[in-house]
Amino acid sequence: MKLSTTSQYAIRVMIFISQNSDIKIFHAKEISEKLSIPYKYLTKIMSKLVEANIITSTRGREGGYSIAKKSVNIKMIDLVKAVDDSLHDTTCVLGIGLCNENKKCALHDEWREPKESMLNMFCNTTLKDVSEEAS
Amino acid sequence: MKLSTTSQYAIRVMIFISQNSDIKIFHAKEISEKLSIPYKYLTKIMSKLVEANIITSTRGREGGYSIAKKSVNIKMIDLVKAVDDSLHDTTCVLGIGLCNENKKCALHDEWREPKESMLNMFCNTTLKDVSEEAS
DNA sequence: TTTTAATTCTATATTAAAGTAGTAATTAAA
DNA sequence: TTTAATTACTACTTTAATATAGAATTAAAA
Repeated sequence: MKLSTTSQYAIRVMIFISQNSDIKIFHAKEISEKLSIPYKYLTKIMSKLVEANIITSTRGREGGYSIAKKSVNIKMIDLVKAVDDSLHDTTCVLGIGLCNENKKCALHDEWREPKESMLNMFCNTTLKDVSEEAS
Repeated sequence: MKLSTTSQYAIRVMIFISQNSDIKIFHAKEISEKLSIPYKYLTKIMSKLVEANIITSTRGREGGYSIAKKSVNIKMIDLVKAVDDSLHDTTCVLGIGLCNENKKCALHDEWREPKESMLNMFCNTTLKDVSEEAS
């Protein structure tokens, strides 16, 4: 019961970028080393974030990645959706295709609250929220 | 963000058995067909439920599986723990090894409520609860 | 006692996610 | 204009979960 590694990486990368707003451009190598994410795996994820207009990239020498919009306008759910949408199949906890209010799986009612709590968290939490917290 | 297929199967099997209390012994073939779970995969899961004392098995002709205790005494969490404990790594949503109250990951506080809601559901819901519900 | 129907054990195959490798394209500095 | 530093693209490899196969074991019925 966890986010995909890909989603976890995407979130960690964006928090890192957001927390270092003094840096204007980030290189894949740098992010990879700082966050211990395999370089080639990271660049694949970055491309997805670029495609989703969360990150802008500059190619060539002196190029790199930078954040495309204010962190207050980036929700956690956006990050997950951009890379693999691993939250999408949280719909039915028993993985039953046809499970909805009319035709409920056995755990449907019990699962409602945890599911909503989880989805609400991802929908209502912004990158700014989590980047500002102390540790 | 979902339970493993193995856990989903285990839960569905136990609900099926619990909801058909008129049947005293279940055969792998029968369960497999009724729930569309691959036969050989199912028998592996059944063995784990047997090992966890949730199911008792009788070998040989006229053998089969039956429930080992009252459904009110079987919690959802027991089923998941018996087969692969895929709930265990719900601990840190960002998959960071060292994440706890003292050394929090960036999403730690936001994740607390969804996580607890989910764990509470699995810990407080019994097989009886979910087997009695209509659909 | 043999046969049959069941679970159990061990090994193998398939699939999807995670991770790696190499080359192409781009761009600024030298 | 060449070189160096960067991202982008395409293909491959590895790993873990899922799924399958076959033989061994068990025990009741015939």
